[in-house]
Amino acid sequence: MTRIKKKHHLVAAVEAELLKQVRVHGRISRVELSRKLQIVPSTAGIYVDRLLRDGFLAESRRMERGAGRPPKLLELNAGGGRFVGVDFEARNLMATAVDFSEKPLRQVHEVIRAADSVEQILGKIERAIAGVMAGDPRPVLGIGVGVPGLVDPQHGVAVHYEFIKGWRDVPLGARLNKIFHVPVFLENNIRCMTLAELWLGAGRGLRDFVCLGVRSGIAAGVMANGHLLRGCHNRAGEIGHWRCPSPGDARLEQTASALAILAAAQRAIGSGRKTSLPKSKGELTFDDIVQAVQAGDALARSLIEDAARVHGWAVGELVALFDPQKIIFAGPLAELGEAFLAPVRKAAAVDGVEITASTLGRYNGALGAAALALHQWRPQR
Amino acid sequence: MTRIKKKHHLVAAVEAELLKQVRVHGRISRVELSRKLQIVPSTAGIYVDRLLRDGFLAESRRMERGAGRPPKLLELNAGGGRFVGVDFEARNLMATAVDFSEKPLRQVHEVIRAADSVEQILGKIERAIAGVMAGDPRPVLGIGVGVPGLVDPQHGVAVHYEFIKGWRDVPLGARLNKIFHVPVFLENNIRCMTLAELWLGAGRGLRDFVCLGVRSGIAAGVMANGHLLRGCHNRAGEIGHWRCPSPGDARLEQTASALAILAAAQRAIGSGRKTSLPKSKGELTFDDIVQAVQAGDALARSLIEDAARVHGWAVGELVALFDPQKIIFAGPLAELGEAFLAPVRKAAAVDGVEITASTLGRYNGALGAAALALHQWRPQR
DNA sequence: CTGATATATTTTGATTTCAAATTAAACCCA
DNA sequence: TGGGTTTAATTTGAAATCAAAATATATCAG
Repeated sequence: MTRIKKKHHLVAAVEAELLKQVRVHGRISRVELSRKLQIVPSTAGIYVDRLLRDGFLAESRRMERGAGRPPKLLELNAGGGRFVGVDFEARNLMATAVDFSEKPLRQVHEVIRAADSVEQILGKIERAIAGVMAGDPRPVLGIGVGVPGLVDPQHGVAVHYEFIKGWRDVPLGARLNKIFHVPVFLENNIRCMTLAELWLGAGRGLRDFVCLGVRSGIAAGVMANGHLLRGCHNRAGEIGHWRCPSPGDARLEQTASALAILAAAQRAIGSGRKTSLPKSKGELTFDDIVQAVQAGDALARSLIEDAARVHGWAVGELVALFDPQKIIFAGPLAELGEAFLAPVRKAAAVDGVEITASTLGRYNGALGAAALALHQWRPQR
Repeated sequence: MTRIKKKHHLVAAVEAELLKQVRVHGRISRVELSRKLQIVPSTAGIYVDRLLRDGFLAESRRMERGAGRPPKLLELNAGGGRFVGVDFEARNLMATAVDFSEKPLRQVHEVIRAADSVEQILGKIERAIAGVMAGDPRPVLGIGVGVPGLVDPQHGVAVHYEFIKGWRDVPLGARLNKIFHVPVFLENNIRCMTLAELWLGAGRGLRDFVCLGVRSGIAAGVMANGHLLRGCHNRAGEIGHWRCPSPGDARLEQTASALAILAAAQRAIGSGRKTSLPKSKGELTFDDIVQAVQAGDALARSLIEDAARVHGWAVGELVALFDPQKIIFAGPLAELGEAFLAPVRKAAAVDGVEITASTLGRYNGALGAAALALHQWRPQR
């Protein structure tokens, strides 16, 4: 490893933090920045002047109100760079891009089939990134990828994922870097979703919350005291293997994931239960269930309530262990809103904790991955 | 809040960290210290010179080996200060003291009865501290207290504990400070036990481990990425309320705590099962059970194995969630060693995680509390 | 209009920390 | 014995940051 010169390194970190505060707070004065960064105003002034000179910040028109000398407000002038984010799991692949103020720019969706080979999936990743990049002149400064299963972010390797055959030690970081020639950051996808909530979703400003990602599988992303938990092998949050109480001690994932609900729906349809759900076998998607619930279908509602009870149990256990401020559900179940959350709250029976759904939609993970790349970026000169 | 001057504050923090490294590593050179603290050797030299001049460090005789100029090794010369630690819960109160190198100095034990009033318990705490302090001329520089239930370490208040009647908003920190005139630090007792493991027990050098405290209740202390989890209301780790799978969905604490095992033993004795356990009702203690297990008593063994199965389940869930390097059991159950750990390991069915028992004994929590006070201490001048 | 007050920013000099060069104190080997 | 090597510690000058004082630019009260 090359020796990092500490002072330069620290200066770059302070610059990045300063730009982050400008991004989060919009227009902001030097004094306000000095307070946020816990540095003295004169030092903040030195940093701002340098970032101003090098074109990363701009002075906006002053807004005058109240007593005292009006501040010279600062805003981002990041020269139109973009960051691309990808997120995929067993069934779907989503890609998006954000600009320097974390505004989403474009969205691309690809379907992954169970029969796809590793090489085909890599092709879809690359096609999605190219699709997001096309037709926008602003340079791409980084790519973030939310990877399912076990990931090694340090070495940019996707280690293992049980739902894709042959997915083992895929050098995804190196491969994408070779194609697109920008820094590539890998992270487990539930952690990308958690970061999306932290930076632009329901977790903004919170130091303790849990993001429960319910899609093909179930996993938890935990922010504890302002830090994202990874565990000693990057394996933290794998609660899909938790044993549920009561019927048969099944795994949480086998009982209450989107795939499990789909399977239960197909079994119920097969056994002839009355429902508005389409009966053509094998083509049922989770969107059908969402629509049926919203249309008031009794079977769909009862399936969701069964799953919600199980999730309520999991929420209760997580709250007891972490004492978070908030639990945020992400994934297709979250789109059901109160129809899902109300029975979860009832089963969890915890108070002092807000239980909500993500408002970021299905591009949640991709947004988090893009924002991750943005947050890793440092001003270059 | 008084304005803290940042530079002085940082200098004090570096001094404390430097002294900590000397404590952990014994004799150590300036260069080695500069590496551990990630500072440049010249800066380390400045700090060492100041601490040497003010009498907190001393130069030891040089140990010569290998090539190069031999280092001038440094050691602690902390003037014989001591730190007192107390730890109590529903039944027992333990107190101890440590010197600057964290060596335990003396131990005091008091029994708490269910009928004790809050005032009586406070009296026992004060008597235990006085007992530890007596007959040693070295000054006490701080007191740490491991408090059961909900604690507010910031304000030194013991907020609530369900197993002591009337235990609510007890201003323990202020009270002890008034009596003993030294800084007092409060912390939840499972977290004290976890810190004891981190600093002087089975968790030394680890960044991710869980300490499972099984006594009157059950709670988990979690070190994640080198940080101790507290949660947003200091309530993290309360897994005593987790619902166990299988029989009746009982709470973990009601199934597998030391008190629960005692109750189960009494029920079994009452129903006439053959055992070497004493039959006089009400006087059974957990030590009796430990001895019976070691003597090969079948009932005692089966009770422990039942509890171990439940703990194994909890370990499995914790490992899935945190991905730790180690699980450390603390409390009287841990004293059983392999008789307890083997069935736990079998039920947990996890690999890549070490499951061990604390080697610090029953003064674990008191040691952690004392070490906490030591770690909070800063050189005064 | 004028001075008092308030808040933001900049200037000035001291302190801390770094980076790099230098010196110190041992061993090794001819 | 005496230079070469190695590692530790110190010296030196520069960069980063702080603390406090000075300056800038507004509002407000009379």
